[in-house]
Amino acid sequence: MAVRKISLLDPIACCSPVRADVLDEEQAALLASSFAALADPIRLRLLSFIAASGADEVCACDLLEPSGRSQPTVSHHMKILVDAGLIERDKRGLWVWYRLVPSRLDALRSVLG
Amino acid sequence: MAVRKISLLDPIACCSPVRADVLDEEQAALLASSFAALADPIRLRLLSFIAASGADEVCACDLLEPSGRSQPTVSHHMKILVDAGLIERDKRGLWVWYRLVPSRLDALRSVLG
DNA sequence: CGATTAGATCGACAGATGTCAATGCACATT
DNA sequence: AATGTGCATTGACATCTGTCGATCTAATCG
Repeated sequence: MAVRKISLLDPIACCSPVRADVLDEEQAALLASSFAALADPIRLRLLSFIAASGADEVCACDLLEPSGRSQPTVSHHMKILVDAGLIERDKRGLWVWYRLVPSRLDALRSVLG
Repeated sequence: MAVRKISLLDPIACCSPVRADVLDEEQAALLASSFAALADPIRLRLLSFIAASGADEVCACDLLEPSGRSQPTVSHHMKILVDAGLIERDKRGLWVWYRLVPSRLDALRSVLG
């Protein structure tokens, strides 16, 4: 079994709610990069598309048409979401499957509270 | 009494939770610009500084030193936060006072849920 | 009025970001 | 092995963003 990987961007390991304490520079940088992943309409739509699909996983091939962007562009955005820890990537055969990481959205949400 | 002003950026008038439905392009653009306001470490620190101050309002003059940025830069960031509806601006005499708009943080947070 | 002060705006610049065509790579199928 | 397919990477480009010095504006004070 793989070692649990703690991302540098993990808000769980980062910050108390924004409204409670003054963030230090490191905390602020980590949080800012997380929010930056959400600061693009295409990425928000990709995220919500996966969430609303009903399925646990969504194939990368099914993200092209609804996003209205080229394949390299979608791949680029998905990488940003994966790097932010908001979604997980799983390659099986020729296809790549993505699934949400609900705990990360929860963590970000709690930072806002 | 003033008419209730619905900002174009108001998530309340915008979006159901990201995880529930696929966002249309307009909703995604509005939300993305809101998150973009949070996607900068200086702005997050300014926000949390005001929140953690204990006071209802904070003078702009007190934001310079803790932010470690120049006066034009801080002014620039505060404008972005105000435009995003996260902060309100009130000029009285020579000074400008800022206060949080808690409902906006709540609204953004609910979008993440 | 003139001088002073707090904050906004302007202008310029470097660096980041979104985009796509072209290409590369890993896997599957024949 | 050769071919085909799905996705990532590269390279190039235009645009956006953060930054600060210089300047402008509005309010205050002599």
